[in-house]
Formats: sequence, C-alpha cells, structure tokens
Amino acid sequence: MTNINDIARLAGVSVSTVSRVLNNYKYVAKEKRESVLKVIEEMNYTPNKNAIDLIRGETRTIGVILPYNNNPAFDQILNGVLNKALENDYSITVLPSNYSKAKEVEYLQKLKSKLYDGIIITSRANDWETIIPYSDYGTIVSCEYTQHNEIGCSYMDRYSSYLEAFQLLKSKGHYAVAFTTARLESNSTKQMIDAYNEIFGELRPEYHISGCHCLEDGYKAAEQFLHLIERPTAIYANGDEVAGGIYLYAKSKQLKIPADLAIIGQENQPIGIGMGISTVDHQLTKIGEQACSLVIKKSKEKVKIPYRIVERESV
Amino acid sequence: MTNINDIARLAGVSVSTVSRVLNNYKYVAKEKRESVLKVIEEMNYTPNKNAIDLIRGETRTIGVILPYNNNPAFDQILNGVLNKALENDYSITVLPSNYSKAKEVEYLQKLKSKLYDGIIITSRANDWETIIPYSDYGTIVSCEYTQHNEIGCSYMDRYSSYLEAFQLLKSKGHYAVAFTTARLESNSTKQMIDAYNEIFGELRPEYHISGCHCLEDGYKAAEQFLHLIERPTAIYANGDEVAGGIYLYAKSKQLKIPADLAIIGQENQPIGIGMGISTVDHQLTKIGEQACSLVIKKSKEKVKIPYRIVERESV
DNA sequence: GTGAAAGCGCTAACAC
DNA sequence: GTGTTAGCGCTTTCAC
Repeated sequence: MTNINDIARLAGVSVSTVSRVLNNYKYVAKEKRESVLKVIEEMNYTPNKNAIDLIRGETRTIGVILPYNNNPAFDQILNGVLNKALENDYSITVLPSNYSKAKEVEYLQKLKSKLYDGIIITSRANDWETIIPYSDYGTIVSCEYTQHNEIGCSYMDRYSSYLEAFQLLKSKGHYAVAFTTARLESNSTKQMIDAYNEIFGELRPEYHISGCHCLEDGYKAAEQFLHLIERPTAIYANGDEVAGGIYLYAKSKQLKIPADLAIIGQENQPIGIGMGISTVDHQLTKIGEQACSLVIKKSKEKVKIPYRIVERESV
Repeated sequence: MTNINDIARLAGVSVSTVSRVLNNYKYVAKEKRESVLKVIEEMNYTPNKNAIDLIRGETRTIGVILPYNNNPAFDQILNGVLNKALENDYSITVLPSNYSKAKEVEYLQKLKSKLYDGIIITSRANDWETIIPYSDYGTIVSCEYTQHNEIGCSYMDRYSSYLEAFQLLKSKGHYAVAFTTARLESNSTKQMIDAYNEIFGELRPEYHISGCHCLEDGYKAAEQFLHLIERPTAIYANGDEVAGGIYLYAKSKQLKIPADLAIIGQENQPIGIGMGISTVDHQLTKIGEQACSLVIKKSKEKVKIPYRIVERESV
C-alpha cells in the first residue's frame, strides 16, 4: 500500500509538502503542488484515515445507542440523527444495546478509546452515575431529560403529552381507560402511570399491559382488555403499530371505532395514517436531529422538542 | 490522556509487557501481569483504538450504503445486518447515499482509506465498473445480483417473484393489472416490466406509476389509476405502505377489496399485516444478515435468499 | 519471560 | 515556501 512517503519521494518533495497539498494549505508552490497531485493521481493514493484520526484525536463519527434496531420509534430518532450527520459530514455508527448494561458500557468504552467524538443515548440501561464519567471522553447527549449538567439533552415532555392525551379521552366521556407500555421498568411507564393517576385517579392493574412492541402485541393486549368484566372504553397504545393491533382485534369483534372503543396511538407512524388512528406525535425525527446537532456543537444544552396530538377518526 | 508508556513506567515494566497483558498473551509472569492490571485499573486506562486499527490495518467496522434512511425496506436490510454484526462483534456505520454517485464514491473511498473492513451496498447509483476497483481495499457485498466475481452477493430473485405475483393475479381472473415502482431507472423496475410483459403482454404506459415510496404516494397513484377509462382490476404495489395508500383511496371510493380491486404489496410490513394486504415477502432481513456474514467471512459468494408470497384478504 | 527499538501513516512545530 | 524531525499510541520482531 502506497503511503505519504512514497508520494513525497516520487514527487521529489518532502512529506510535509505532500501533507500540505493534502490539506489544501495555501503556501505551496504551484508547480510542486501540481507534481504532488500528479503522483497522487498516478499512484491512486488515498490517505489512511486511521493515522489521521490518531493524530487529530477526532474521528467525525458519532455512536448512537439504540435499545432495539427494528423498532419504528427508535428508527425515527436514528433517521433524524442521520439527516443532521449527513448535512455536517459526520458518520453514524449504530450501537444496539438491547438494554444490556454491559453492552452499553462497552459502547461507552469505545467513546473513551477515541473511536467516536460523541455518543447519543436514545434510551439507557445504566444509571446516570455509571454513564456520566464517560462524558470526560466525548460529548454525551441523551434523548431523555436529565438534570445532570454533564449531559446534553434533546427531549420531549412525555408527562405533559400523556396528560394531554388522557385529558382528551376524558373530555370525550371516557373514564374506563386502559393503556399499554413497552417496559415495566422504564421511565416512560412511570410517567404514564403518574399522568394516569393525575387524570383518572388510581390505576386498576388490569388496565395496564406492558411488553408491547408490535402489532401482534397490541392484538393480544386488546384481547385481554376486552375480556375484562368492566371493559375499557378507550385505550392508549404506546405506538401506532400496537394501536393497529388493538384496532384489528376490536374490529374482529364487531366493535365500532370510536363509538364502542376509542384508540389513540403514538409517534404518527404510517400504519396509523393508514388506519386513521389518532396519535400523540413526539416528533422523534426532530429529537434525533437536535441530538445530533448538540453532539456536533459539543453542547450540553437541554433542548425541549414540542409534541403534538394528531386527531383522526379513532377517538 | 494516559497512554501505554505511562502504564509501563508506573508498573515498572516495558511497553511490550503492557501490550502483552492487554492482548492476553500467555507468557507473562503472574506478578508482572497483576501489577500491570493494577496500574491500568488505577489510572482508568483504555487503549486508543485508532492506534490499534492503524497498526492492525483492520477496524472490525462495516459500512452499509443505503439510498434512503427512512425507508422500511432498507431498514429491514439494515436490521438484518445489525443482527449479524452484533453476534460477531462488528460495528456498523450507516452510509446514506440518496442515490448520489458522488456520495457513493466518497463512501467507497472510505473503504480505501481503511475506515471499514468491508462495505455492503444495498442499492447502488454507480456502474459496477466504478465500484469494482474498490474491492481491492476490502470486501464489497451487494444486495443485488451481479455476475462480477469481485463482488459477493446476498440477493433474491426479483424477477421470479414478480412473475409469480402476476401469475397469481392472472389466475384470479385479473388482466387489467397496474403497478407502482420507486424509481424509473432502477433494475427492479426493469425486471418488473419484463415480468409484466411475460405474463400480461405489452404494458400500457398509464398502468405504471413510478416515484412511489410511502402511503401518500400510493393514495395518489390509486387516484390516477382509478380514474382511467379502462381502470385496472388489480394493482401490484412496491411496498406495503404504498399498498396501504392504494387500499385507503379505494375504500374512500366505496370499492370492495378484493372484489372491485385486488391489491398486493411487498415486504410484509406491519401496515400490511394490519390492513390484511397480501404481500410478496423478499425476506430483506435475511438478505441483510447474509450480506453481513459474507463481509465478515471476506467471501465473494453469491447467495440467493428465497422469497415467499403471503396471501391475505386483499387478492 | 522480557525489553529495546523499529515501525504503522500521518501532522505540525521548528528551523531555514 | 519547504524540509527535518519529533511525535500520535500502539504492536511486534529480535535479541537476550
């Protein structure tokens, strides 16, 4: 493999001159520049990026920790990140964690080992206490709010969005409201329950089903909900695909939507548009874009992205 | 930043010994190993990965060129790639090309600059003649078949899948069949047209609408198709979201599916499951997994992944 | 078993 | 303007 020394030798100049040409330095004699470029061309030379990264201590690469890599919500965030990265000539490496603490730490170690200039944590498995020390080695931005000032945040106000959605259901006369969540132990689930208590009072345990990610999960959840003696008249689903599953099960039981059952989903996904399901759009693409911008700016700001509720026919 | 020299000095050994400990070499005296590990621990030291990559000439990172980063079909491939990469301790960098030839070449240059051990091309903008020379610098695997033996392939037989889908429609009595595609100039579109001609004879230009990617595109395409004097009785959509849009428009015009209009989609996506749309599943996740395996094995094999047709209520 | 020393391919301070 | 040279942080002969 030809390197910078070869080019220097063949062009009859020193390596510094070659380096200067490579980096578009101004003060290089026109003829030397040309002869260097000629040799580079002839030898089909490309500088070794690892050597450059090693010296510069910078890779223009950002790691994005995603719990799942086939989840539409996290795909939306990733999409936003990629948009911004492309604009700014950064590369994105996808780091699937599966909510494994060990995996997550492994990725943070890669930040420390200088592979990434920064890391975006879309959702975390570890405590902040474990994560924060790594912010010494690069910018860490979270897609969830935290008051720790070592960490930048591009987040939305989940709690308010839930409050507003529940309020909407209540205003349409629903008091027996059930909901689904992804993970029992997550922050979102906590906020969901708090918001529920705020609007509807004590939550009946049978009105909450966790572990819902896809259409099938929604279908099964609906089956459970609708077999309850006091069956809910409205369901909030943690994603439009889950909502789609609920919709399908309800339809299969000849229920009219929204007359017999109101459904509201989340994240404004294609299936929701297709099936006419109302949704709480947390604007995850924007969250991703903002997160990426913060890393690029090496900023530890806390930026709140507004959510919006899109009303369609299902409520 | 503490480096290997510091560790060596503090542990009272040479850098080679530290390196040996770091790489789990057998022949290191137990006590030296322990004292090195102790210092590493104390100093909170992590080796610089760029330096290692520079020396080893290998990064255990694979680049994946995707034309779009918010397209469900390419997301499926990426998902498969990520699965396999995770299993084998490789990292994946996402390279959005937008079908720009220049961007694509830029990414191939990164292969040459030693940033990636290999590249997966899910769909390409450049000619093979432009791409092939880069296979000298790392393994290149394509998700489309090519006979060039410098390039590994993890692909499906698109043409046969289209033939079979059209045959299915014909067997149900459809002769006026329309279809949508993504890009006029793509290989898939060519194969689609060829398969159409094979089954139905000459294609009427008004029975083909290109530029379809999402639900809205499908909706508009359906609007056009269904206003034709001789309107089609069946539509093949290049994706289940497009199919979903077609479905919605048809429903809005009080058409019965499949009695008044048959619809078949592609890639077995959630919206299709939700709406009960038959689909041609090209098993893109498997394509992605296989592509990743080929890069890891540095193989130039051609592996065909079987497709399958999932019949639901829309045909 | 262990250390000295020569690189990997590049940048940048410094001298001229 | 240009060349010399000392690194960046690590691996890996080679000799002992």
